[in-house]
Amino acid sequence: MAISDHDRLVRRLQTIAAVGEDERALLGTLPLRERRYGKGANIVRQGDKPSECLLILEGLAGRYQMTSRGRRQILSLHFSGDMPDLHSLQLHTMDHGIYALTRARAAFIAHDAMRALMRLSPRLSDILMRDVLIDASIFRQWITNIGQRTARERIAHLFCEVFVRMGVLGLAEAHSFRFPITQAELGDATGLSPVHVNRVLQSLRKAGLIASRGDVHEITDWPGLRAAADFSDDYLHLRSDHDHAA
Amino acid sequence: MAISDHDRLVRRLQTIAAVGEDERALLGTLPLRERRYGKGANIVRQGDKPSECLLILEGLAGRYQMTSRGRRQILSLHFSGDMPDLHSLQLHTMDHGIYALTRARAAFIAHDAMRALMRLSPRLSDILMRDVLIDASIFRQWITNIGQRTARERIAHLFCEVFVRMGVLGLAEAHSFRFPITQAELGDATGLSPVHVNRVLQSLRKAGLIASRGDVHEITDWPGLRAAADFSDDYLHLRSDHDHAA
DNA sequence: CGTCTAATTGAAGCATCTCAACATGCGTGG
DNA sequence: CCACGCATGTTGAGATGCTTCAATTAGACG
Repeated sequence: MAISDHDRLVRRLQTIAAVGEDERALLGTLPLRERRYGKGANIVRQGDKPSECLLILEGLAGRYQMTSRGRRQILSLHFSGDMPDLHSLQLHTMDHGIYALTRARAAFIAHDAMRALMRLSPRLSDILMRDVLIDASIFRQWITNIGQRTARERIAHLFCEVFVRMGVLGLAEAHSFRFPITQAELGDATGLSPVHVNRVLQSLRKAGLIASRGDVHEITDWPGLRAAADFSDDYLHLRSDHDHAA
Repeated sequence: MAISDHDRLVRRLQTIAAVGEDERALLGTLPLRERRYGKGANIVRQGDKPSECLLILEGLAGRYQMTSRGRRQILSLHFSGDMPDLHSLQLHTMDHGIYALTRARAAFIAHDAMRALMRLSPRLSDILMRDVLIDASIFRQWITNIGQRTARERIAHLFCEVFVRMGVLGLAEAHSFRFPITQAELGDATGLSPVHVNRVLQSLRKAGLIASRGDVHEITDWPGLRAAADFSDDYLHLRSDHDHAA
């Protein structure tokens, strides 16, 4: 039984808060304007003034910023159910772009519809606020990751984050997940050169922490990878019943 | 005529949105529980579960995260009128700490009071939401700063940001500002060693971009500093009438 | 004045980058 | 189905930006 587009959003919000039947029904009424993107395509451009919010349905998307020196920083990664630009509800000009790292399907939701929803349901309003705040928490962790950790720790940390986030969405297996990202993009996300990313990945493989066959990455030693990454999932602020350990 | 504590908050919010008389009056009713902090004191600890929001009244405060390897990353800097943990309204456990970089005065506002305020005034609710989103925008810029820019660019960028943010608050002169931060802290904020910060500052001085007498930093070549930093204030999302250029 | 913190300088080491070549795999068109 | 071409991954070698360690100087404060 295929999951509906609205359910992707509900499933995602369920990972951070309890979504009741009322809210679920309300979310179900949101009008979605669907679009498809090829690998590498821009979904929202830096400088745009969107009048709609974005909902990722399928594929992998990322926020990024370009430096005037032509360097690219990937700011975050987004999966099915993520709404990466609730920002645009209050900030009118995009200070970053959003693009498809893989072929992707996305939906747009008019700002007016979102605002109406939030007026109707203070509870949903809170949940979306919580989502925005968790987003910010992830940014903070990325700052620490890039600012204070070694290349090896950074890459390991990114793998931990993606594994956990995909896991709670049901997009990962017990010990492996499909994560189609190039080494150059890993570099753009961690502030490293692609060459060095390559060497670090080899070192993580040699240490028996991960193993990769194409886009599918197997985590062969989860405690080891967590330790190598200095990873704790606190900053993801998941609902405690998703928090396996706890 | 001294500025009142409530007015500090109003002045701060005025930099990002128009605050009407009604909202101003409402904000004026917020009960503030004042506290003072010595240099280096913790204001909120990582792991805390606050039941109040924080309002910085005087001095310089910073958010930070510690790595298990004992390294510290400063995540953001905060001035008079900033509310650095609106987060705690929705995220119950602090994923980072907040401390006083200088002697500081702060106020606590009960979550209940904040929530009541937001219920009474959707407009204020929006403004606070906007504030949180701008916070996140600044985090994004810091990721790019640390991830993609050279040491020189990073330091210059930080100076530009602080100068502009203090400027719109009326805390800076035309070409200079008081910014009491140690070189070690600049390093923690930019992911650099204190020794290298020192050398970079010297290079910026030698290039005639800045000059420093103690805590007071003079910007001797603003266009030059902006260029050296690859700085644009777009990401601060200031009200356009503060946006001199526009 | 003496003490403590912060700033400065020097020198050596290393993590990571850049450049450049080569290998591999995959999609596409002939 | 093969051959080609392009994107991605891999490897080597040299360069460098930044770190670390250690010592010295300069300021601030009681």
